[in-house]
Amino acid sequence: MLTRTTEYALRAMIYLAQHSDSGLVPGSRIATHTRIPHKYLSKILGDLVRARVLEAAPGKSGGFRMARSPSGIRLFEVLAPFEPVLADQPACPFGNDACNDDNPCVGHERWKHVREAFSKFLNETSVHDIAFKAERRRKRTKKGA
Amino acid sequence: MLTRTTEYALRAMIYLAQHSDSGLVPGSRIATHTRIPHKYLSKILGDLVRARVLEAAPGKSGGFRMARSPSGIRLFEVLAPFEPVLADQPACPFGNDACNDDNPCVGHERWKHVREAFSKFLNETSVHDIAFKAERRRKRTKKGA
DNA sequence: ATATATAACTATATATTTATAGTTATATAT
DNA sequence: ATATATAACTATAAATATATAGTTATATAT
Repeated sequence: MLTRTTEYALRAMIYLAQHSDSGLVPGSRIATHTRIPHKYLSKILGDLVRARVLEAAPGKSGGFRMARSPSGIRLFEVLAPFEPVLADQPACPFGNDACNDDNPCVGHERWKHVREAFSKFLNETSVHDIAFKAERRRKRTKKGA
Repeated sequence: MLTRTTEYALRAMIYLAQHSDSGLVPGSRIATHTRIPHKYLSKILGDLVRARVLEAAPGKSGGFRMARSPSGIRLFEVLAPFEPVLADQPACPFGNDACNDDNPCVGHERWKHVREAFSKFLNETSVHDIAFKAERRRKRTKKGA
C-alpha cells in the first residue's frame, strides 16, 4: 500500500515531530534513530524540503526541522511526493490510457471513491495526530491521577 | 497505491467477468485484450487460481474462468495475494518490529483505521460492481428509452 | 494414436527501486 | 583563516519487481 520510500518519509517526519523542540536535527541522527539508511534518507529529506514540509540548514550545527507546527502538516503533504496515486490525474489502474473524469472507463467511479477516501483521511490527519498517542479517553483511569 | 502486478490481476478478473458467458478463455486471449505481457500474466493467473477465484483447465480448448459468479467475488480476495498490507498481521509501517495490536506503537491505531477502511471497501465491492457500469441514476435520460 | 492447443514451470533478462560510497558546497565554530 | 560538521549531489551497487524465452505436462480434437 505504501512503498518503502514513503514509509521512510513518514517515519522521519514523525521522529522530527517528536523532537521538534530540539531545534535543528542532523540527518545522521534521524537516520540512526529511525534505522533508515543515511544516504538514502538524505535524498528523501531533500524531497520533503522541496515539498515545503521541512526546512534544511547546511553547514556545521545544521540539520532539518519541521517547516511548520506538526499539527499544521497534513499527511497528504508528506506522502504526495512519493505516491503517484495522490497526484491530480493519477493513471487509470485499469489500463485504459484514455480514461479520465470526463471519459471514464468501467470501474472509474468506484476506484475514484477509494482514492478519495484515502486522500480524505490523509488530509484530515496531521503529523501531530500520528506522532503522539491520543489521550486515552477514560479507557482506564490514569496511574498518576 | 497498487503495484503493477496487482493492477494486472484486477484487469484480468474484470476482463473475465465481462466474458464469463463464453466459457473457458485462454490466457493468451486475456493477455492480448488487456495488453498485459502473456507469460507474466500467466504467473498471476496461477496465483488467482490458488486463491480460488479462478479455475484453470489445461489442454486443448482449455483456459480460465471465474470460480464463482463475479458478484460473489470480493475485490479483497483478488488483491490480497498481491498486497501484503491486506495480510492478517501486516508489518508496521513505522518500522517498529515489535508493534502489534496488543503492544501498539505510536500511530498504530490511526494507521489501522486506514487499513481497515481500505479492506472494508474491498470487502464490500465485488468484481461485478467494478466490471459493469452501474445504472446511471437519472443523471441524464437514456438515449434509447 | 497423433497432433495440437493449452496451463504450468524454469531459467534468464531487463527495469526499477532501494542502498552505498564518494565528492562537493555551505555554514558554523574555533 | 582554518578546521569541522553538515546538506547536496553524483556515481555505482545490490535487491526486487517486471518481462521474456524456452520447456514440460496435460487434456482435447481429429
